[in-house]
Amino acid sequence: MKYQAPKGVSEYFPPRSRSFEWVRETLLTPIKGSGYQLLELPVFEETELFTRGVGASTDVVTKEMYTFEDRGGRSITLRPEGTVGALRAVIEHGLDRGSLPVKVFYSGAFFRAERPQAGRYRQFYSVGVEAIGSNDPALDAEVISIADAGFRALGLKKFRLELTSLGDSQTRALHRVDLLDFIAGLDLDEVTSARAQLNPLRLFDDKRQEVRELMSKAPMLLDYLSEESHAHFESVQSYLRDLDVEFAINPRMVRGLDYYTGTTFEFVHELLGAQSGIGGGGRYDGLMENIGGQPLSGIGFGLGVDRALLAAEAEGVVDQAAFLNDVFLIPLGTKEMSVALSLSKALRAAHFTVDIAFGNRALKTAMKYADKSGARYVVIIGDTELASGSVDLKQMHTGETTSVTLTSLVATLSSERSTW
RNA sequence: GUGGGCGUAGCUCAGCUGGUAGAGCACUCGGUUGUGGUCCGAGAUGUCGCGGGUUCGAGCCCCGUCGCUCACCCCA
Repeated sequence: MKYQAPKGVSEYFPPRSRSFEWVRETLLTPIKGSGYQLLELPVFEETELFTRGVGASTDVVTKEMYTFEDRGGRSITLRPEGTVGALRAVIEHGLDRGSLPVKVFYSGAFFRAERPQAGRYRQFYSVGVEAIGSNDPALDAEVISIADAGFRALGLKKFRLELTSLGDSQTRALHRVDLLDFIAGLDLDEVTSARAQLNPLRLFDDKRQEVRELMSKAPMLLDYLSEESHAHFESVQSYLRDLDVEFAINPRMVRGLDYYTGTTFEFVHELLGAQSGIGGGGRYDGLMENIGGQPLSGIGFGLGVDRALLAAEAEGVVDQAAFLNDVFLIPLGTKEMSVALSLSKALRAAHFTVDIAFGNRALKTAMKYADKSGARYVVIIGDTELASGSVDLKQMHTGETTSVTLTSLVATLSSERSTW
């Protein structure tokens, strides 16, 4: 084989592409039902937007971006996440000059040059929302509940929602002083302490048991929350209870993007292995201003479509029944094919999913094909039927065959449909 | 980026201590003229990831390379 897909990309092809499509649409449904409107954006932006927005010290920016120079000598980067580009578009087109909050959603491919792994791809798919221009804690709760509703609509059960607050800038500044102080007193290896210098919060996320024990006595950010931040966070939790969204406070949660402030959350699936985060997000207070917009607060999330699919498969909840074909047409000759084609057009106009047996194959083979396509009904069009202006309609699961006139076929199937 | 495992027909894999490839599923055709899901028969399919090396001889050994995979790291 000469050509292969680039390393580490996720590709979806039949039959699994149907499942992928189902996952993406299902995650999108509660979003569309909550007043969010589509943002269809470029997959590349000028590099500086990401280094400023995501944060120059993050792993995403320092070692995971696909950056290249275009023909005009501009530095371009394939989007590694969705929020920054979304905000750029909101600012550029003045969407935040109208009524607030601005509520937008996106769906598409994102790129990170990481070593591939289960659930981690160089090109991956996310759907997400951004709600900009309101710091109402009820909005936090609504955003979180939309993500939760998406996962539940898939039928997922083995996941948990982890929640914390990163507070405001004073909160983090005060905490950082004490945390660095604490870390200075620890006996850490070189790599780890270097990581701590860059972002001391990272150490809370270390998977090694010995580091976890060392960090168990570290000062927690939640204990430093300002009065305002604390009240906001309490309020978010209270609203989540009103919405019946279960959550667990995880004060050690760390996110890899610098812009998060205040409410921060992550959905973690239990069956996924190392890459277990199926979605996450949070508030970003300074981000709009940082990339040249008004000083508006905002909150959003990104949900991993690839990982949600993996999770749905792991839980065995992928909806196969939704993939059935309604009608399969089998013409037994070229004249019959003409009839089949016009019949297919009429049936599709009546919103039936219709497939046709092409290639003039044996009836037996065509029947097998129809069976595998999951067709509910097969319509056999042969010369004997056409002579009488009718076709054979076979209901696959009962095996029952009836003769139906060509003119009444659409009506017959339409009335049958109510019994499906 | 670091480390481990793996790479044989479309898929899942078998190939014993090196002697030039197999199974199941899937696919195609058929089991008397136009009917599926079962059964039976027949058939097609591979530069054994790629490139070097060792050897009389390599799918099996060595090196490199590409890819997959798992973990670290990071995150969707």
